Amino acid sequence: MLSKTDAEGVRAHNRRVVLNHLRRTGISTRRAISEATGLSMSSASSIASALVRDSILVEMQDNERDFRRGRPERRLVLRAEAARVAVVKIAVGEIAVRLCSYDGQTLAHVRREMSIADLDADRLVDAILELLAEVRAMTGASPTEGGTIESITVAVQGKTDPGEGRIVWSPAMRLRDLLVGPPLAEATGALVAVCNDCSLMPESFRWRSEGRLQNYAFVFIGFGVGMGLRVAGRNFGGQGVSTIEFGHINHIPGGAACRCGNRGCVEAYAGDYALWRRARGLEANAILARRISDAEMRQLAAEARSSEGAAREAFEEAGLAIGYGLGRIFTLIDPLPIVFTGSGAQAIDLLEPAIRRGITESSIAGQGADVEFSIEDDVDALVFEAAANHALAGIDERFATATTPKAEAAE
Amino acid sequence: MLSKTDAEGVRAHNRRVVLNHLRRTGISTRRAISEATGLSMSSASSIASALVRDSILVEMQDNERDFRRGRPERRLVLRAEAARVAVVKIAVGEIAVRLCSYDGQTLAHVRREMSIADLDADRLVDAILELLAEVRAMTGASPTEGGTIESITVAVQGKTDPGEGRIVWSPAMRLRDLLVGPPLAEATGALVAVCNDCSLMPESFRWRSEGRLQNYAFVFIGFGVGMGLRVAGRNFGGQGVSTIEFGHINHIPGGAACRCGNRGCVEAYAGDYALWRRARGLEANAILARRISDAEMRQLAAEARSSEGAAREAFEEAGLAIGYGLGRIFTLIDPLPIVFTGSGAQAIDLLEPAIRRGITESSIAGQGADVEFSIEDDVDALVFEAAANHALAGIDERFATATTPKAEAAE
DNA sequence: AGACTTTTTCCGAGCCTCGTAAAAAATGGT
DNA sequence: ACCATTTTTTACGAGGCTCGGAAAAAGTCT
Repeated sequence: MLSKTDAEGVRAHNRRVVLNHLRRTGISTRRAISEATGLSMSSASSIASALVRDSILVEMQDNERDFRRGRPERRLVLRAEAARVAVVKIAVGEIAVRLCSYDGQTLAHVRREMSIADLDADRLVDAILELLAEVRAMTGASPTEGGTIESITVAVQGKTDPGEGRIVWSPAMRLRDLLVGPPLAEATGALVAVCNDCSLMPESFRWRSEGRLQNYAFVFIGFGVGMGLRVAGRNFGGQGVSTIEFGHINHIPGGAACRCGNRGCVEAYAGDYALWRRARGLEANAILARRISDAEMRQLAAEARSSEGAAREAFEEAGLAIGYGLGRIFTLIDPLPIVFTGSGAQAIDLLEPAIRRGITESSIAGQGADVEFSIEDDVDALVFEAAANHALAGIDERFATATTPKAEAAE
Repeated sequence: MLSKTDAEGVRAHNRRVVLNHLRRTGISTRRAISEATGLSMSSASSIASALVRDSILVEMQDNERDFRRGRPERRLVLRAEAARVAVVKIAVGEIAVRLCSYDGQTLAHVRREMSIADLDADRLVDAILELLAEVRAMTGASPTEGGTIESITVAVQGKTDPGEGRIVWSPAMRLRDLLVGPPLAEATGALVAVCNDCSLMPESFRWRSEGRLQNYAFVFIGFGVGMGLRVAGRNFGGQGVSTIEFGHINHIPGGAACRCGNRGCVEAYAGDYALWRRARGLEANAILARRISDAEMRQLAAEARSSEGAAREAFEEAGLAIGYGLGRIFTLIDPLPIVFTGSGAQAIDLLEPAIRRGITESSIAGQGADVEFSIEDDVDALVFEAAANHALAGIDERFATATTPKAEAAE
């Protein structure tokens, strides 16, 4: 059911537009805002000034400006101190926390290797709170006051329920259905989102692309196989749709055993443990308990590159599984460019031919077999940036809608 | 990139909201509009009166009203004559056209069996124009003037490009890439949409559900296997994403031959020709040229119900293919209730156990195996209603945005 | 016929955007 | 030093939209 709007809604929307523009450009001026957004000079100026008055933007003290003729422009930027957001990244055997200012700068970062496998929801929340306190202290804020965090995005391996703020299942924890969102929100007063790490990835491009790249997918190949999808300019998954589990799309009915308990998932061919299993001649229904190290994976790739044999076949089967998975998706959604990341992306040279062959064999008329592939090396950086963007977008939305009434503004 | 809005945008949006409400309720009043939309009495009344003035709504002459106390309400309805929309349905060996009034009533309907397999784009457009003229004549409009059609939605079996107005591929036509949208738009002056029939199906619920059913899927089982998906209250496919081809999602790599040229598609197990092929013991890579009649399918189902054997196995394999297809989708999108339609839906009793088993085996933790199934018997009625709703929504949008400036309205 | 009830219209206030005019703040030239 | 020029920003009035409350309209009930 559609709902009505009014003048207040117009203001809120146009504030959103202005904030969005500033996220993209970093530094702007009232005139530039007007030109970029299509708002009239008066409106752009009025909104910008209101945002400055609300301490969301600041006018830079221009020490170094270009000495052009005419009244110099007042350059505007997002005010770093306007809000603080945090990213919490939960993976097997570690929790990492990053604190960012409103303008997106990293203020502090802590990574702690710890055994979190047996934690229940309360303990996990306690551990996160401890790291949050630590990271806050690093910025000089006293433990009790100053520098409150207004938005937290938790990026976690595994399946989450973003609506409820719940970790449904994660390889990092033994227990299931851990409700972490609400308690975290209560303890900190922040608005909290609990998301799968891979499905966040497209957020890393949120303000980067110039609107060109409306559709693209991230594919993570590593311990598991994950995906983040952006279709028609909006993230696929989040509210309404929970995590997309690319790694657990069935590839071959009754096929190789997967960690998830099913048989024949993409991950059961393309996950690092699956590659190892296949290359070392282990049984296809053996589940490896231990993690394969990056060094071991590099070793495997080297073997496959140097000579024919099980290792090379393993990469070929993995590529085929990924290709079929992509082909199946391209049959639902139009083909889109793909960014590969994770340890498996280092072996893209071994995978690519099979991936493209898989797409050819599984999509109508082989369309999508020629989509653009690219590589993002640093998964961690990607997830942190993506999650930070997500958290910042939440604050932007709050700032856009919280319009200061004129009466109060007058004083 | 977000774009600005202004007062005009507010008006347009609120007109949209009012029209949407009238679509849902059929008959309403100014007061009821205010209550349902949240608009103030003044605004609701102002918008309603403007819509009446613009000849989009009419006040009913109340011959039979309930004799309550107080000033009687003026009941408002969509004005049937405000616009006319047409639906063109293209299937193997036939074209059907339906003309509807702005309030959604069917004015005329023509179905013509004809050999369209060898038509090129121009001939196809000519054939459509002829039928449109015929259907218009049936309503008493002269061939040249009166009763112009303002929106046409073409529902076609096969793959379309809704953005370009192109039929990419259809089982009804031998040629590919038929550009029909633009020439049809030029000849009629209408806004034209070219859509896959199955992907339109969710539009049939557009104004029906009370917002409850945000997510659901239609699965068509017949000559081919198709799907229409509604996720988070919006149709999946349309702009940005073209047709979703559920029938051609790969089920088994290297499996049975499909009409599309690939191997192992869902349709190659669940399409009527595939069922026939399997039940009659034909080779799995044989492609049947002829169509299987509904009577033959009923016969096949009867065989499967009465005794074990190839027919029963065929339905079981078909169900499994559909179930795996659904399970694969449920791994991307949360499980959602499913409406089955098409001749295959008549045999849902034979398919259902295998479908649910397929979902169990292919989705994580078997989730979605318990989604609600329902049946829609009359596929044709479904597609016509859906396409008409689609066309009407286009008119609504035009009426919402084409605000009459106050100055002109004054006269 | 007058009281009562319910729906609809009318009118002024408050926002918001827009276009234009005025103000502000610099540089350049004489 | 001073004034013209240039460019950015603010100020102001007009117009559109929604809102709330008052007034009008159009019936029924007694």
